[in-house]
Amino acid sequence: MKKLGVRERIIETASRLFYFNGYNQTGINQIIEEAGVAKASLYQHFRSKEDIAVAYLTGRHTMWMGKLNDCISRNSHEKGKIVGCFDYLSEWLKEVDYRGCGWQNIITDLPNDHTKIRDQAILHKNEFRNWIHTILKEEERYSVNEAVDLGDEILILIEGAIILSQIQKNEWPIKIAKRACVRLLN
Amino acid sequence: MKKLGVRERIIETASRLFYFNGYNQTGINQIIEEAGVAKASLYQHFRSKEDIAVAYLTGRHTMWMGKLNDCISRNSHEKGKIVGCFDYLSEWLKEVDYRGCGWQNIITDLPNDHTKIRDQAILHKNEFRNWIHTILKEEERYSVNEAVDLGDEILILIEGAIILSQIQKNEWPIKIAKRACVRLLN
Amino acid sequence: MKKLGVRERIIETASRLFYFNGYNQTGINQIIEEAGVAKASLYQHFRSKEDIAVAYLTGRHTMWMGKLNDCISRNSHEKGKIVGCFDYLSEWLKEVDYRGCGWQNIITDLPNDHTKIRDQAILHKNEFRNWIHTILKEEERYSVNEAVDLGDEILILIEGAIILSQIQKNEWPIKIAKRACVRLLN
Amino acid sequence: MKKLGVRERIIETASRLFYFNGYNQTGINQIIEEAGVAKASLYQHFRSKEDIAVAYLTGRHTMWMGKLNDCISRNSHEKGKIVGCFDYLSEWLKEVDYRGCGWQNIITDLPNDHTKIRDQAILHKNEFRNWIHTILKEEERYSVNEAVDLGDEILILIEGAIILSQIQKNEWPIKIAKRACVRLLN
DNA sequence: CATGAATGAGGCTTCATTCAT
DNA sequence: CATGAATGAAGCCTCATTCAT
Repeated sequence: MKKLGVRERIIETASRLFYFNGYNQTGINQIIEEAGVAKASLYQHFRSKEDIAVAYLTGRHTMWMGKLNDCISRNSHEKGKIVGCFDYLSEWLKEVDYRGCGWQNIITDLPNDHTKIRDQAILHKNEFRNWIHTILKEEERYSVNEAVDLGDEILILIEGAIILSQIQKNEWPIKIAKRACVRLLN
Repeated sequence: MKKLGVRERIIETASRLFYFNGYNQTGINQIIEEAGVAKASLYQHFRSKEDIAVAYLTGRHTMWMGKLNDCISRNSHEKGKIVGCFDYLSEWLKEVDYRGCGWQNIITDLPNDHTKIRDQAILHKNEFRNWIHTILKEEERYSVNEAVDLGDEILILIEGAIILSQIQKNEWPIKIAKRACVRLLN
Repeated sequence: MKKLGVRERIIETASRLFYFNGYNQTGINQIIEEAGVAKASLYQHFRSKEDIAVAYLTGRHTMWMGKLNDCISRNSHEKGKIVGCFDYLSEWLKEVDYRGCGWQNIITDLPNDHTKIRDQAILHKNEFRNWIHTILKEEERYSVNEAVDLGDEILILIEGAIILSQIQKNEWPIKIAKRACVRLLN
Repeated sequence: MKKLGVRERIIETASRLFYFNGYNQTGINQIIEEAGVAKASLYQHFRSKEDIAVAYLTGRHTMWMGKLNDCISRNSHEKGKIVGCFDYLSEWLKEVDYRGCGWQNIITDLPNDHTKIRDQAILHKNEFRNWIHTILKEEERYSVNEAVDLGDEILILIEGAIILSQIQKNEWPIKIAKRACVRLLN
């Protein structure tokens, strides 16, 4: 029951290394060694390193959105559930070795031809954006247009809080962003 | 008139390549070839690739802050000069091949031991933050505390607008951030 | 029949170059070129240049001790078989381009962190020392203590004869050492 | 009174580095940095790195022979002054970071065309050999022929003791060589 | 489905030396 | 007599990928 399949072990290992050590900092050899698979087995399952990154990012999307949903369900705020996003960021930051947003990190220093990864980042951000819009639309107090406008502003606050807390290695940008969010929701 | 020194050619070439192609994507060989210098000449002036990046980032800091100052001097806004930051981002984005924030890009996928580069990123963001605070303090309408609080919120909007417009390859996050900024300034 | 494996070709080539040209004088590029293998193939089989040297030294140990045993089996001397060691040195010296003791040569100008090579040299000398002791113990005329005492003295004569004949490029130190050995055996 | 000339600083620094770190392990840049001289100044005084090594070896010869003479003057032994050589080796070994014989060390891993250094090693060993012969000839108990024969045997014991104590990082080979020497002197 | 050997291209860095000032 | 910039060659090592088995 314990033994994962080859593909799963590769994705799990690569995901950990890509996120915590960086995409360029992680070599194929390290992945196969830590995953305990043969090199050609890896290329049996994935055409290239980029394809592994795509699997990493799609898995991370599911995980990240799930945890986010969990978190905003647990927390409530008079200005609306969306404010809970920032509580999630704070929780996440307290994880050992916070390294910011996996999508931001991977696209900022990438070979030009790695278009699949770029597409994944755009996709993730679009889905996250839509998710925010949906949360706000569910609130009774906003019209559809207001939900979109507010949501986009909040998205930017979240992105900025993530990257800045990563650089500064400090929670303050998240707290500030939460405060700004609350003010914008007035 | 034309011939720059070796050091200048190295920095100029490396800066272009680091920003537009990425730090990890740029090799020493490419730098020396495009700069037209010998490999050992490069290492006469710089101890390591990381040191070249530090020179790139300090130069970029001066350039970026200078352009930003220019821009907010030219633009005026009823809510205060600081709003002009977003006009600068828009101008900047229209440059050929906009690649976002040089400091965000370089630290998100970096070997762990490149601490000098990390320090440069932190330094830049701190100086930029202080610059924002100073601009706001110069306005008569805000107390010192208000200037700091507002400034931090605006900083986060700027960071978020930069990374998101880079990912989406679109100006909309900048426009949204500007609107949010104006609302926060009320 | 002819085609050796990559690993064998590397060891064979490196052994020749390390012994006849020197460890520091032999580059990885020269090894791969003369062995006809790709650079990455070399590093598939050996983690580092030092590891190649370890393979060279262990192979040389087997070869050297084997030839030595052969030689003392063929030669006899009234003072004991051990005297044949010096006949072996003389034979060896007449080989084209005698370069002395591979272990002496490699450890005398070595980066400080190449501890594996140092260990190989110590190991070889200890095994050679024990071999000498054993030869002497097999003679009926010496007690165990006498065998050890005599053996250590002979070991020093051998080491001195090797290094001095290498420097002087002349056989005389070997002949002198043989004479001294015979006198000590009285 | 304190400030040495450039040439002296270079020789002093290079001698320390060549002996304790090794010839191949010591770069020109390290020498000029630790000696505090400009690179072109070094090449003003020495045509090449090899020439610096020649100066190192000639200086070391004077120093080494001087210390040896001192030592055997202080020590006396019933079998003759020459036995004091081994006491000198023991003293020398107890110096911090004993690294064996400078001439042995430098010739064992040297580019083939460094003939000047090779010549220095041969010269040193010949002068040392003659010195030993002279010491023995001064004793009344040996004929000239006996002095040469004995001296050559002792030379070999000394060389062997030096290299073996260096490899083993232990004094025992010196003590054994001394004992063998005494026995040969009977 | 799994394996590990083999690879070409390129990674960053250092070498001893010469040159113009 | 001193300086530091400049250099071509070479140093050791790692990359993502493919191949034959």
